[in-house]
Amino acid sequence: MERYNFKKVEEKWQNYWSENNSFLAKINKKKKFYCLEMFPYPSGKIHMGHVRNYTIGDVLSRYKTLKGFNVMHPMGWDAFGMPAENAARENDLDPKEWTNKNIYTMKNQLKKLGLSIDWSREISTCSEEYYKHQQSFFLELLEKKLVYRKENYVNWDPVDETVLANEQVIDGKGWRSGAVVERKKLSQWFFNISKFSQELLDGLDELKTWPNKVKTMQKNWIGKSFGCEINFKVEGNLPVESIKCFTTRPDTLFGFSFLALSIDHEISNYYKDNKDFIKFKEECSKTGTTEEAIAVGDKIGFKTDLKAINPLNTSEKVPVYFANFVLMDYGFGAVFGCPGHDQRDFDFAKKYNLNIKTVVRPHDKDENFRVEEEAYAGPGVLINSEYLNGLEAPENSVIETIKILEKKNLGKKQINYRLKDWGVSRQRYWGCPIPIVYDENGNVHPIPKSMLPVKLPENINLNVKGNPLDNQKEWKEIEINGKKMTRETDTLDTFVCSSWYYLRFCSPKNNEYGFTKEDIDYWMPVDQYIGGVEHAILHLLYSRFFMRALDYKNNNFNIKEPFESLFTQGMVCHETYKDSNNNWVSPDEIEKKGNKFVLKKNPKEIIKVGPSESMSKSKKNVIDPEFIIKNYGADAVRLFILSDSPPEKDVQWSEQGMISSYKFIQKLWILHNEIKNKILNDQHDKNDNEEIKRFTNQIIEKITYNLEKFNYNVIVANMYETYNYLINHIKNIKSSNNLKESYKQILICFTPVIPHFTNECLEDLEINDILNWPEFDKSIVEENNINVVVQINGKKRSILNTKKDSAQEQLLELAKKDKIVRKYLENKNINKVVFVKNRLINILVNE
RNA sequence: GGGCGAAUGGCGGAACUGGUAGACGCGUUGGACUCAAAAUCCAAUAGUAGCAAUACUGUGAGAGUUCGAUUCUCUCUUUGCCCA
Repeated sequence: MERYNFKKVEEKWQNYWSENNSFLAKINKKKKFYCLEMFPYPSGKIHMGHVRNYTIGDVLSRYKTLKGFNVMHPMGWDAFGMPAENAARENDLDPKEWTNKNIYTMKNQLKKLGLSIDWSREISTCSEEYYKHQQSFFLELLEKKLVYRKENYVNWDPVDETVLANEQVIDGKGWRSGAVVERKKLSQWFFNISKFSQELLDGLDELKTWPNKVKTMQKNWIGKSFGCEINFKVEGNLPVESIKCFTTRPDTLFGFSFLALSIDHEISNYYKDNKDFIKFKEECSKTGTTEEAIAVGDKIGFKTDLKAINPLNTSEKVPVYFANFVLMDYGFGAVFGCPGHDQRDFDFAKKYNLNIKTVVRPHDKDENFRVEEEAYAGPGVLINSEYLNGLEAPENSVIETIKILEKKNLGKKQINYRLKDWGVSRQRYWGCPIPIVYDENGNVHPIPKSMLPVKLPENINLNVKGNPLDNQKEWKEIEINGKKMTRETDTLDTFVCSSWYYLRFCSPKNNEYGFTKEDIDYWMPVDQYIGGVEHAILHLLYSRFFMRALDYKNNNFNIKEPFESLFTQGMVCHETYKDSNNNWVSPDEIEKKGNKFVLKKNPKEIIKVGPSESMSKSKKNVIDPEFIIKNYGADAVRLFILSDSPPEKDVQWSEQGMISSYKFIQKLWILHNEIKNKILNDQHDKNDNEEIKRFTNQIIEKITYNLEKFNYNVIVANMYETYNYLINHIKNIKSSNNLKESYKQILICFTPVIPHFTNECLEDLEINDILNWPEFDKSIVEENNINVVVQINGKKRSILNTKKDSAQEQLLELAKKDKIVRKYLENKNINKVVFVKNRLINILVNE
């Protein structure tokens, strides 16, 4: 027997699959199964997270194929984005070259994992063939009025003269330049996703097989709130008559003590030359623009000359402030302050010595309850609110107050969503160009569809300040129908690319349009989508929006939701190491000495072991999959990455575990050869071996169940169980038709996880028929003799091995004869017997 | 502050619809093989008591429902994630 040579075997089968187009997906009469994993960003090399993600998807794809489904399992590249631009800038490269080189490398790495991918459908979002359709979608949405232009604030780095993404702003400073980030108004393109707020919310109910966690996150993100729009009359020396507010708590109007405006509210125009206001605005920009920064930071305000009138008590007039905690994009950029029952308002009122009135008392307090140290935001009963007194807050009181306000024409019921329109303009080079031109007067014109794609200019200098495309004079200036035009120089957010790639996989080569109706009708929706939970909100919401937007007004699709089922897998973690200078050290720089880790280069240096964290380059706790595959083989890596934790939870990388997976494959090979010898050389036993058949049926049942439930870690345990059974029984197992058939079924069950190995074994046994997932026979799963538990007063006392389906009386008689049970029954009366067939018998006696 | 989830041996984790808690793997310990080591194989491995049979305790803490609770209900603790 030869030692199992995974290198030879894995290469052989990978070539076989590739040469025979084994995973080519074509429309046919069979039931389809569209398995999709989130496509990778081509950053250079694959990492363990990819290995885990794609192994999970591959197990499912291979299982569904064996189950008889027509499986599509495609792969592509989310190829636009900043890392390419940054890498190109640093090393003076072309982003396209850099990206394509990475794609080439990573594709080869993925192939070495033995994934059942239909590579003929490969797409790359940075290719013209892909983004030209995206540009035509953009124009389509523009026609449908789902795309518009408006001014919006961005994080502006004054040194690099560039717009920064939120994550590039660290402590209010640019990540690269370190300059203090400014707020700058830019004209930008928006997708009208908020138009679909209610639909996107309702659609969540249809997604029965999505994790509830993700649905809740999306629900919170959409943030539907029920409340009231109130028009506050104002007095003062400005030509302003009223200010519109949105509030979810109109019932606390009698606790009104100030009105706060966003610094971007239109009233701020009256103060734009006021030095103090300018100073105040600067002060505000220091707190940062994120909602969290505002919540944590100091609440500051700027008092205007205006007074707002309480609509329910017109004799009450309160000051109007600009305040840093009011955001222009929520409600109308104006909130009414009720310090008694909102902590933010409370902090603000304390700071500016404003009136704090208690209008809600908790149920367990009386009318004399007063808010003192902190605001009371809980439920209760309205007090100090004249005719509103006694209403139950918030449910009843809100509805009743709105009714009153509506009757008096002071406000109206309104539903508000937190979800804001999606800003898609990015001031970057490496993205999809927006197919828009401007005439001399700055009017917007779509590029004629015949002129698509708008290609990115090549070989350009990226080491310039500001948006590189803005510097491309030749590219920027264009003549359309004899008129001089200027191109839009912003590119699209890369989330746009990933919002429809699942559609493109259905028709990857179609030239006229992004997809064909025929392909979509057959393949969509994605039956199983698999990826990281970090995309739970934006990517998934944008994709759900995009399908609706494409469908809007022209009914492209029979379905609304792109992803029928969603599975979010956990991260791959590894211990972290630091040397005596607190520098991160990578796992391959250290070795174990006794129970301590030391530096290989300098064994005197003892390494501090930190907590296990998700693998990241900055913490140097990464393990390179390429190295691991080379050393242990793809099957062993697949086996290990699935074995230690349920796929939805984080998994700890362990060198020991990896080695044991590798050894397991070797042991399986030895077992295979023993079984093969039995099958080929032994005299066949006339009496078929029922025991092996029974065991095989049991394991098929288990593995099938665990595959359906995504318990992939348990499948690995089932595989070990199978091995343990076979290796312990092989000596006693006589060769028979049952042995060969059972072993074949076992190999098929192992195929989703270790496909190279099982294909090799099947070929070795000259089994060449088309493989189907084995059905198990429930009638032979259960053994003839089973264990029944005997309990006395609910406590387990003994186990009886008896015939299946024994009746209660029989069991009771048997139990009474049992040595241990007899002891407990001595001198006791049996009051009651609880009997569960084939499970247990519980005898209740007097204590 | 709000929402959602989690808590089981030394570790990662199993346990169907409420019915034998700890499958499977790692680690550890003992043994075999070897001049020796590695590898491999065999055995043990929740805790306490006991030579053993066995008994008692045990699924974060406390209560409840039940013949019976890791599983269902309530309260609490710790922790993770998301939102603020």
